[in-house]
Amino acid sequence: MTHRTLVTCALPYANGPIHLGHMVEHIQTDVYVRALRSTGEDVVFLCADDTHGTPIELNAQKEGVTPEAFVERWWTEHTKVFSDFGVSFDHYSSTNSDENRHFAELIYGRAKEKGFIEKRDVEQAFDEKANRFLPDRFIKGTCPNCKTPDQYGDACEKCGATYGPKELIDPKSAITGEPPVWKKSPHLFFQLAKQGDFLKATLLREDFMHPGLATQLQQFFEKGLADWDISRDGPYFGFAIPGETNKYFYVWLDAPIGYISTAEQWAKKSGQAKGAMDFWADHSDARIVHVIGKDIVYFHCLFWPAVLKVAGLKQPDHVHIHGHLTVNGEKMSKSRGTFINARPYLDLLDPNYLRFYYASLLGPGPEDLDFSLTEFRQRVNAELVNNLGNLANRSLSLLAKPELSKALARPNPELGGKLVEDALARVKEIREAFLNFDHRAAIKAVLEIGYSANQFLSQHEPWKKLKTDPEQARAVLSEAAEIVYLLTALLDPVVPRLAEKLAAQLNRKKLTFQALETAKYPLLERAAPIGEPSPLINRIEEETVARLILPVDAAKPASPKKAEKPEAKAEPKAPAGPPPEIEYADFAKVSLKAGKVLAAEKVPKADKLLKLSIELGEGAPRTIVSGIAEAYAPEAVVGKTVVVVTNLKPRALKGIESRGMILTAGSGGKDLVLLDPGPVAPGTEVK
RNA sequence: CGCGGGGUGGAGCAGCCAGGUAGCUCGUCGGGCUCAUAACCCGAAGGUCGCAGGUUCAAAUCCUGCCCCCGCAACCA
Repeated sequence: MTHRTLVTCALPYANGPIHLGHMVEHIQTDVYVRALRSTGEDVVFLCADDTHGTPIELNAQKEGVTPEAFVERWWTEHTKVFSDFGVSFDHYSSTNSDENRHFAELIYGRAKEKGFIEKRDVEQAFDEKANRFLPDRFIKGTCPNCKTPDQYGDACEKCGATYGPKELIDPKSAITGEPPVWKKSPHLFFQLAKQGDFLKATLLREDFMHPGLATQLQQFFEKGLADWDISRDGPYFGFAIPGETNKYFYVWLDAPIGYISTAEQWAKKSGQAKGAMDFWADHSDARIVHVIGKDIVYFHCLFWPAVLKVAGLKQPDHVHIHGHLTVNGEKMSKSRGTFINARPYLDLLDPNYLRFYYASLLGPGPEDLDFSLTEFRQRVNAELVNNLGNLANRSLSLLAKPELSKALARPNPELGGKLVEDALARVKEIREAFLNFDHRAAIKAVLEIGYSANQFLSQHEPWKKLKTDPEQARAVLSEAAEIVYLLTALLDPVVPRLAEKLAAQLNRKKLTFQALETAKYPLLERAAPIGEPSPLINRIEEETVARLILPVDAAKPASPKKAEKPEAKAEPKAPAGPPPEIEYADFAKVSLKAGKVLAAEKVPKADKLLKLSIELGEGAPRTIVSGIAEAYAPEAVVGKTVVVVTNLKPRALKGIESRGMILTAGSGGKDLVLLDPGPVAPGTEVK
């Protein structure tokens, strides 16, 4: 029996919508999986929603629903999006399942039995108002090392110092803003360091992961592997830890275990395996492949193998790491309007476009991948629609003319043998490129086959012979149809629905890499007629793509159904839709005045900040720190009259107290202009 | 010296690991064809491969130094 391959994508967090960044991973993995299946491999493709943790618990609470209901709703939306994109999961589960609880407890139990779990007291911040312990990320304060304000409780991101949240100066709860009190609580630690030698060996293992990134992980050994705190105090949405009171497994412990529990569910559902242990048992000969983004390498390449090893389970054979998505060359950003969710994309555009585009860019390494609107449209139109789609259409539609009546000619090796054999010679290279996640190399080779077939048609001009020598025309077109037929296999991993469509137009079954293993000219059995041809896929219109990215201040919502979508994000950041209406009273709360800039200087060690001294007719000028340094030099703003929000709560920026805010127009950074109220006296009210 | 990625014809990228005629898509110009989704085919122009050294018979590719850009992070109330 052939050995099995288990392929997983990272588990999306059930706290928000799927966006085009997620799709980079899920599409490339699907392409890989489909290529693998096409070779005849027995592949099981699994994924699940990651459902636990504090953010989900708090967001559910905010919406007044149970975490279970909250998570369920995202699951429904996530699965629909993936299925609409043609991602061919064999099973898509959730980490909030009985099976996952079972395996989390099992793995924890084994680790404990073997002495890998240590209990020790941790003094932790406790928010008395919210009546809960605060994760490090939910505490903010001033860095004890460099005095930078507003740092998280685990490390200063300015000076790189690491410390405990207790060392923060003037700490505050991010939930209630209250200063936390310090309480001791026993916590459970997984002793990662005990697995140091094993992990070093794992990182060096042939084909385990990208060697460059493995080298980076070695840094952790130099510092010494810290024990890993796997417990959290309640209230927490997750699994209670057996034998403990009010303790829950940390979400990062049970999330990867979701890979195992999903396999278990799949086995039960499909009957094609006895259980998860067909894959995960230590002696299993299944090949396990995880596909992840470069942000979670640490968890998958250190913690996860260590946990599996201790639990006596099989470790992943290969972790494929990919880069992130940028939009028009920059990181996806909500404020720039370039944060594109998957559902709005689907409302506008065919998923095949995105699948093709991603594949045409994806290289084997962890580089980022750019979604440029013009590149996207041009590339898809030129390569998928014009070259390949049009090739199929021009060949088949001529064959379907009355003169030829859809019948194919007998094979004519003299005529088409070279064309087809040359194309077949490249199949292996294409297959291997797909299997190595070098999808762009695969696409490039497929396109070259497309060019050669278009060239072939130009040379033989079958349309000229249609009337004079229909049999010759039929002969030429039948050879071109061979290439179209070949495309049903070569395009299948990337755009399976289009491959299906081509097959139907040919009135044949799709080819597979397995069938092509031994295939020779002619590929196409010539007796049966072809089916009904039609254009494979339409061009992308410029206006349509433009609608993907909305102007930030778009007055009109693009899709009216947006309202029904649950908006739930970890941070209370800018809402995706247009802002809600407000009462005049709300507006009236804002005090706006004209102010004159008396002095300006750059704030040291800050690229964007200017420290301004502004006259507002209040007797003494105010100090206001503003993020305009990229657009204005200090000397350029001195003497200018600007609009100031005067009753904004003072706030420290880079240690300077800023009392107010300057109004600007533009998207920020260099694209930003100061609002000028005109020649009015400082202190003049602006309404 | 924070971490990471990158500088290749007008734009976007491949080639670099395993040195040896600089390749692809878009764009531009000229031609052909008219079956097809204004598509397809042929040809042309356009590059000191960021800069400076070094190794070598030979460097986009290896080594050293420098410059610049982007992302992360941090400030953009």
